Amino acid sequence: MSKKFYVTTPLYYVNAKAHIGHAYTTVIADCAARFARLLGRDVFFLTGTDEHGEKIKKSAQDSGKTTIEFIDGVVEEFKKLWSKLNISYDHFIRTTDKQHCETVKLAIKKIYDKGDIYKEKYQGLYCLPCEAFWTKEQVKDTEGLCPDCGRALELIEEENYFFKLSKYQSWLLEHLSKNPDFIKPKSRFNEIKSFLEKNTLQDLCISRPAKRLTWGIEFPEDVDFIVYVWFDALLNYISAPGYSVNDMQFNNIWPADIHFMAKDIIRHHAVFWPIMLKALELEVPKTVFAHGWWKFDNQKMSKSLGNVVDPFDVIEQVGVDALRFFLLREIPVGLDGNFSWQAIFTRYNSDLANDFGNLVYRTLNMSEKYFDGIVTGADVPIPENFAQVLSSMKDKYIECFTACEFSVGIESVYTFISVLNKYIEDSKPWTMSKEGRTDELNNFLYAICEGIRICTVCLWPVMPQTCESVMHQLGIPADFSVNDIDWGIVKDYKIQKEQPLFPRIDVN
RNA sequence: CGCGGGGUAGAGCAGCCAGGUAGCUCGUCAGGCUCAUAACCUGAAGGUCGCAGGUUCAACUCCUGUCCCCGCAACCA
Repeated sequence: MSKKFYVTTPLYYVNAKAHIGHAYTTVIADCAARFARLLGRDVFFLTGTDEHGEKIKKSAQDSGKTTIEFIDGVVEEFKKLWSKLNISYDHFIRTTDKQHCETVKLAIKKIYDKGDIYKEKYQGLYCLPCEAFWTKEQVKDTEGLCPDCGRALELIEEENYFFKLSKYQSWLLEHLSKNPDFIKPKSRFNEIKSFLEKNTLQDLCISRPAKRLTWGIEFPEDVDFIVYVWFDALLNYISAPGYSVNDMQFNNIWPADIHFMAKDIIRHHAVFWPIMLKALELEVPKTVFAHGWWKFDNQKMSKSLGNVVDPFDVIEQVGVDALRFFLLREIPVGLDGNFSWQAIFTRYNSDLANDFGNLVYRTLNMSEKYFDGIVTGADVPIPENFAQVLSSMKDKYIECFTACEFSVGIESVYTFISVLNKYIEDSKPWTMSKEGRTDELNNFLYAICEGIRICTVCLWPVMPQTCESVMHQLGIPADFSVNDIDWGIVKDYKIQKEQPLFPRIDVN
């Protein structure tokens, strides 16, 4: 029986269209999902959209549409992008899905009955337009104005429901100490750990009065309140696999193996979410993985600066797989990266067009030119300089991809690609051809084809479309398994060369 | 003295945890090759590893101090 693998992206808030950051998280998750499939694991890959909250209602009004019309439009755009990027999700959840709403109500009721949710009056500084409470600490530097929009705050008093985070603080700390891989990368683990050690958790306000917030899930048995969006959204991770609806499926899938998200929402996933699960008496996810942010030309991307990168633009320029490759190769997951057109063109030309694309093209070209595309390898032994490189590459690749260190993992594949290019140079196949050393030439080409095939299998989670095309051009089935990362798996190649995979882009 | 991350060739990074010829990618320069997408291969130039002390036979690597940059600082999804 194959081991299951449950991977998620956050649910994207649909008050605006997708930008490069959304694409990044999703591509990371897709790469992890595809790698897990490569290992033969039974994958459930979840993504979706977070659709509640007054902000969305307002965005809809601004655009002159009804709320649901507006949301449907944005969701359509997200799905279009994922389809374009070859995102292989198994399920797309929307927080407006009926089943999800039912699950949220049920979960709240369960926690309430247990005594971990209570109702209380409190007062605080509130910004009406932003619909947010601010602490005195937060407005210290803004002279009492809203840190977000700069407008005046009001001191208001109201009643709300609270979730007892504080009750589980010591449990969570203990969980961290027993599970060093619970939060990754390590720097985030330390950040959350010291946060938990040095602060007392305040109970989380999980409702909004219905008179103020209408677009959301009603509180069970109290229609005067709406569930706060975060509490609603996080529960998607259990509602999608069927919590309380399809126990058999749910028990097969839960707990999540890995939740991916950007670093700004690590606290919700590494503190609130596990405590919610604990209160529900469910297992917590195995790993919560926070990645960094992309800057543009070393500046923060923001709408006000007008420098937000649209993934569709990038795809237009360099293609889907080059974007996926760039996002995964350019920076180690976890650190911030810098997006610039120069950086992506450089990556494209040197890594994709020159090193990999050209390697494939020159090899296929020789195969057709010298043997009409028929290359056989019944008893061809592995060249001695390949054996060592292949085995260390394979180990490193699997180790890195398992740990979601895609950047270093891709680098290790490139050490092999580089060896292949060098091998062509050293073997001088054009001389073999001139001197009529046919068998030698065939064996040489077979070796290069095997090398390309192996690299292609490794790169499939990163660039699925391109790698499928390479397999097709090699005349072999586009099946991908970790077992294929070995010498001599394919015996015969029937080459059908197509256009270069990545035509060079002239930047000037 | 709130917490954390970082300052290494023109650019971007690795190395530091387990001290001992400073490495990678891009760029630059020179050469080679021609199957190939002006691609590929070889070689060279270029760094007193933020600064100042200390430990040591020996420090980018450990310790102390100091300067600078960047996150986080609780409900912003």
